[in-house]
Amino acid sequence: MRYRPAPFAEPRWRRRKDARPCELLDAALKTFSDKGYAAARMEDIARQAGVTKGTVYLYFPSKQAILEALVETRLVPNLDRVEAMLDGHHGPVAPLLKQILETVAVRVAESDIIAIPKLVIAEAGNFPEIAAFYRRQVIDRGTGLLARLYRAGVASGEFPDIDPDQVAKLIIAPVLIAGIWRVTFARFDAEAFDAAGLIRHHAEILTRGLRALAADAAEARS
Amino acid sequence: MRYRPAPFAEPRWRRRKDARPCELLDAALKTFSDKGYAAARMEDIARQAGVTKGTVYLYFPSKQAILEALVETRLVPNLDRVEAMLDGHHGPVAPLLKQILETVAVRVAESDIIAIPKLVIAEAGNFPEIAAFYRRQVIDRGTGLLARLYRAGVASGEFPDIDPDQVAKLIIAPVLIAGIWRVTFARFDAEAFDAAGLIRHHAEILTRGLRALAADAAEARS
Amino acid sequence: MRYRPAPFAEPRWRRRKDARPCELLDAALKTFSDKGYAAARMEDIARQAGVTKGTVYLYFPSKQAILEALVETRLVPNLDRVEAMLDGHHGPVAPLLKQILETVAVRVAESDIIAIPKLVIAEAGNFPEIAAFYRRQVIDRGTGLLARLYRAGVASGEFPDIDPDQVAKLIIAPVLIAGIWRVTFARFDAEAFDAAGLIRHHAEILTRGLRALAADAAEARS
Amino acid sequence: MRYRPAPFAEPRWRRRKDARPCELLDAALKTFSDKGYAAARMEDIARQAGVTKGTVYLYFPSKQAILEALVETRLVPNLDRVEAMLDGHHGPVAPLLKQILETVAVRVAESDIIAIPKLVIAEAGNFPEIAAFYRRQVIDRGTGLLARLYRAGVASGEFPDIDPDQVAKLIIAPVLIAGIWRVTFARFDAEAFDAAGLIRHHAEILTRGLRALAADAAEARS
DNA sequence: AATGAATGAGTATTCATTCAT
DNA sequence: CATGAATGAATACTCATTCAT
Repeated sequence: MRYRPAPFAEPRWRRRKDARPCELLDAALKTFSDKGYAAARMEDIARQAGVTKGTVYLYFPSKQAILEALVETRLVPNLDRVEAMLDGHHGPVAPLLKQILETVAVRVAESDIIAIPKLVIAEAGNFPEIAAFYRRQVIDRGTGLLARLYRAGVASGEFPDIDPDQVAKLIIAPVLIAGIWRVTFARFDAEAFDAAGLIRHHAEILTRGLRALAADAAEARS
Repeated sequence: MRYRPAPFAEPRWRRRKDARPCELLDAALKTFSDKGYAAARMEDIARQAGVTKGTVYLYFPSKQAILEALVETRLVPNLDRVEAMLDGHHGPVAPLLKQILETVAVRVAESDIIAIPKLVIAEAGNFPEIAAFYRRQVIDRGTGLLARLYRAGVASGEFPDIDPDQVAKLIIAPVLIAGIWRVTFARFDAEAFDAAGLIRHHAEILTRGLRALAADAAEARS
Repeated sequence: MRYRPAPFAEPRWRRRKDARPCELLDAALKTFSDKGYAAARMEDIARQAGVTKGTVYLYFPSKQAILEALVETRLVPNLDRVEAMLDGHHGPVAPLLKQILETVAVRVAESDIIAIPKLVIAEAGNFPEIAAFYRRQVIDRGTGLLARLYRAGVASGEFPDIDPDQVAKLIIAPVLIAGIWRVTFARFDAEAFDAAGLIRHHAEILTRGLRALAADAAEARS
Repeated sequence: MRYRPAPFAEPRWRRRKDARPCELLDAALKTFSDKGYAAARMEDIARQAGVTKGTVYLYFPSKQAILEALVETRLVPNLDRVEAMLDGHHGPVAPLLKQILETVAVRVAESDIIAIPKLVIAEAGNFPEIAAFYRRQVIDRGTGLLARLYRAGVASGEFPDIDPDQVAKLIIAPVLIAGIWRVTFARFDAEAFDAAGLIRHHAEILTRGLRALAADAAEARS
């Protein structure tokens, strides 16, 4: 006899079965992003999604599963898009590299997905499986794509012959830092943080540096 | 896990016997580094230091105070050193920049201090005061030093005229990523991760790119 | 897990379609028998019956009501049968006692109803009303019947003059233990547990002991 | 700053390290006995012992571990005692059997240990390991001892040749039922329940029955 | 100074029950 | 009738912090 909701005019809930998982993931991303993984209570996530605690468990068996689902549904698709860009490309690769960075910059500057790598990094010690999954599905694949791009540039003489996996990390580092900055420290900034501008400068300096090094090397050989 | 702390009024840690606090901080760094802030139990830290839980509280009033002390004692001195390098420098700045990165690279590759920014980043949402403190004492000061260096390069015509604060972030980004990588994902690497090499490549590409852009600009002006 | 129930005011279950309640009770008995009362989820019961959770509530207002209905529908009828046997009996009572034990033995050895007393015993602390109901409807009535039987034996000189209520408990004890054994520990037995055999031995020893004691007493008196 | 107990005159606690586990087990037995395993909250047990929840976990890692410890510390020693009685015995076994039952009767009538088998029986489905442990350490050993006793009686001609394991169960059944009755249904009794008397009658009828059957068999053979 | 027993607030998870469809 | 999405009370267990010794 403990459930006596006041007689509402509106239904207490509506069937949302199909939309729910996605809404919950949005809510979880927002909550994790605000508080970090450990400090995010399931109830916070639920409230953010406009449901109650129990409902979350109808869709995800555990908190960890939510984080896993976030990685899978929010990051992997972005890599699919980058892969498609690579597949369809011909000609000099530096412009493509800039374009990719530009595209990524927009996401990093505006969406919450940057919170996901931040979470995974922070919790890698506690959830080795998630770290391993992220490493495989996101990092290895992402650096693989960038390395492939870079190799094409080396082959065409645009870029110098540096270990592509290391270059891939150098390509992505400022992107991550920009994103982390935005969600972590930008609140203390006097003026709005320009993530996109930062990444554009990065792309400029990087491609120019690579071209210059390639030219140096060509000259040295001749 | 939400322990809202009193604001920074009292000293962040007490010095009793001289060696103890430092040993405890080493232990804490190791423990935080392994498990993250939230998952590191005071008892873990104590055991790592070879004492019992209660003893930790003789030296630090709270878990948060330990993190604060870590920032103060482990990061700030490094900045002092960089500042000294800057103060004593004359002539072209690119070599100094490389030297600084080289120096930092060694620490990042070998010591555990990289865990500190990682912790601060991860916990910024939960401990705004620590984030603010870190922002002020480490980031602002660090980027300030790098910006000062960069401005010298711009003044001498070595570097192009880009916002020095943004360049400072680009200088440091790969360093952070290298460090984070080492303590987070390197365990999954087939071969040993070469943080120092990565940072050396970074220094190379960055300084070459900056020089080239400066030359481009000079040419455009003429 | 504490659902303090309204007292027995309303009917303990409703009859809609005729077959459903019985199927649900079968399913509930099976589920309670496997997991115990507390650990049996309504969903388990529903699934066992091939319906969904909500359906169970169409027939029974609560989990407790299911247990009550089990007691009423599965145990009480057996007592009706025993009563009928007593009503129709003439002559020496020892054979009737054996026959009753034999009849009961078959049920205990084969059906799941033994789970019901087991449940009631286990949950008596939490559901005093069920315990009281069971006590009244099953135990008092059952021991009453056996005591009546025993008194007839005492009157005819077959049995010694012992408190019939105590003898009733002694008659039934091995039956309960056999049943509990079967559903609780028999799974660990190397060879199949012979509940019927145990009860047959019990009947043998008990009736022989009673007869001998009666003879002893008669001899003492003479 | 969350722990500000009012300045007590008395110490908030006293070191009880050695006594605690035993006190906690007493409290747990009482609590389990009142409410059953599932319904007993750790906090109930703690309060019963005069400590708080957390303290219980200093001594037992889980609720299940408490139940295991109860079996080990409260039942096994009783079996040791019975074994000692057997070891030191010579002559006819029927008196020893009566003596053992008498001894056990006292415990069953007065102590709470009967709650332990009741718990194990109720929770066997949920904690197969505990059931298996109990089966091995208590049941198998207990019936083993009784079977050994019975075999001696068969050898000496006191008892008829019935499967000793079955007889062991028949010996013990009324003891268990008496105990279960006392803690489960006796509260509804009009007059005080006489567990010891019940077991004494049981011993009487049982030994008389066995002797009579042995005599019958001897006669049949001759 | 150091210990470690005790505390108790905090949280993930479960599941009986409700009710819109 | 039947479904199953949603609810929210309840509880085992964790761990930062305190403090008698």
